[in-house]
Amino acid sequence: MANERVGNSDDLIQKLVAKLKPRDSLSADEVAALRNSVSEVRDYSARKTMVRAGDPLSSSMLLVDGFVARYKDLANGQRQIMEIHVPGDFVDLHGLLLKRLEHNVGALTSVRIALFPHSELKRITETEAHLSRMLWFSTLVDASIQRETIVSVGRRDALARIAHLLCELFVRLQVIGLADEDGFALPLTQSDLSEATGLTSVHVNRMLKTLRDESLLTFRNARVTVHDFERLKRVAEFSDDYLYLERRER
Amino acid sequence: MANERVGNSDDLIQKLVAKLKPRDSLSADEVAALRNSVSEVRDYSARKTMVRAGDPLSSSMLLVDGFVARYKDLANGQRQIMEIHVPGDFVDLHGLLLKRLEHNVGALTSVRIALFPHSELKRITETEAHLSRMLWFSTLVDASIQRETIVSVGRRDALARIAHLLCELFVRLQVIGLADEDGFALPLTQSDLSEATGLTSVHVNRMLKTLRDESLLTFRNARVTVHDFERLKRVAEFSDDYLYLERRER
DNA sequence: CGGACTGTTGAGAAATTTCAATGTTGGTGG
DNA sequence: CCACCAACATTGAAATTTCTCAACAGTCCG
Repeated sequence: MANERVGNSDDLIQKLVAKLKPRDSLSADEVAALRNSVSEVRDYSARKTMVRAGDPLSSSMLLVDGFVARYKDLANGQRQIMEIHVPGDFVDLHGLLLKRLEHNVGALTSVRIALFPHSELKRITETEAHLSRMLWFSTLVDASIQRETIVSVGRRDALARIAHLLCELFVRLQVIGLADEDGFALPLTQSDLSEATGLTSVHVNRMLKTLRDESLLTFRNARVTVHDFERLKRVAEFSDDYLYLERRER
Repeated sequence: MANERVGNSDDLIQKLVAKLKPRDSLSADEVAALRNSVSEVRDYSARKTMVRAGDPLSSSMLLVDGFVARYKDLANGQRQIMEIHVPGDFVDLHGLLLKRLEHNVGALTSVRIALFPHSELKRITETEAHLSRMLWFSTLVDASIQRETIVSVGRRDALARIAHLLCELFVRLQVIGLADEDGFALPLTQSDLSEATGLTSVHVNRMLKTLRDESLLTFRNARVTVHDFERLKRVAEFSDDYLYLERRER
């Protein structure tokens, strides 16, 4: 599964288009402009650092397959994951304007990405006002997801925090067709969840047991099975408003 | 101090320009384009809600004077502040593309804002590629600040969280000339700080006492006096990298 | 002067972490 | 195919941090 040529770029941006289309109209030309901007496809193995904080950046990565995290490491060795990315997400589009990132980006699983050179993206910002706004929009949805994480980590108790994160992933994976009725594949460890929720892995383990005992959801064998989504949403105080999934016209 | 005509718009965007100029070149035309986009100046009194979550938005607000918070309220009455804004910040520029916000925006103090109609801003995104990128950039800095808050709230203990928030405000206020050598005016309550740090106001009070006892800083009479910034930064593990203050060329 | 909000302090309760031990699983080399 | 290893998951008990509840002091404003 080595790197391959940019043959079926069609597939590469399919999940991105699946996310953008329902929210705003996207012309065939715009889809083509995106597709033509991919310079390279790259694979990373699980646990690989993809972008290190501070590195100068000259391209941005669209996640095609796998799970990616943005995270920071603290002096005492603790790690905080700020956002978990799913296929169809740009993982470091922020770097287009920031020129560097203040955080790391790492593969949680083995991962495939499509590379968009900043030169191409910059050309889009100069010539394609609408498409450019859609890219901006996608960074704003990231920001919104991150704000919801502040609420979780700041105010929700451990059980609700985990429930909320899994509700969010459920919905985000549904949008790109990677979830089914009753759950989704989630090849992460409990330690990953603890880093995303600001808890210890021991406590995540206990809370997962509670969720199981309460017949809310089961996380086992890299799969989340949701037993009662309505009740789970209530426990998490989850509403998908902050994902901005509804249509907004150009 | 009622609403006034858009006379000296010069002053209105001065803090914004003070923040943008050191980071990227900004032409006189661009400054003028911004200045001419202001449709109205508006004052809010302390504790007023300025934008309610979900409201359709048709303009964005530049904070001219005072402190503003973005926050969400939870079912149990708790509140989480996601970002505290200082003069020169757009407080809801995200709404330009999102069309609504998923959180509330409220005045922490009495506040003056300049209103930018979305029609004007949209014209900028269509005709002024560079200026448009600078607006995008400013939303990305918001996102970066919010990510740092995730780290604080997720991984730092109470003392470091408060220290970090106050370090950040110190630096952000310095940039716009609202801080002096040894501190800055901060007309917020301990309860505001607790809402921004995910703590209770009782615990914030105790931690402020510790910071005082350790000769790190004093927060009294609506003023933060920093006694030992270097040591404070160490306690907070603060680095201003995430504020993207350095120059990045167009 | 009286409220109302804000700040301060103490004591006990609750949530979460830490430390430590043990179980489970999947992959790898012999 | 099996034994073994490393990573991951699970559980208990004690320690720690933070919260809750409650009382009281200070300050500002009308």
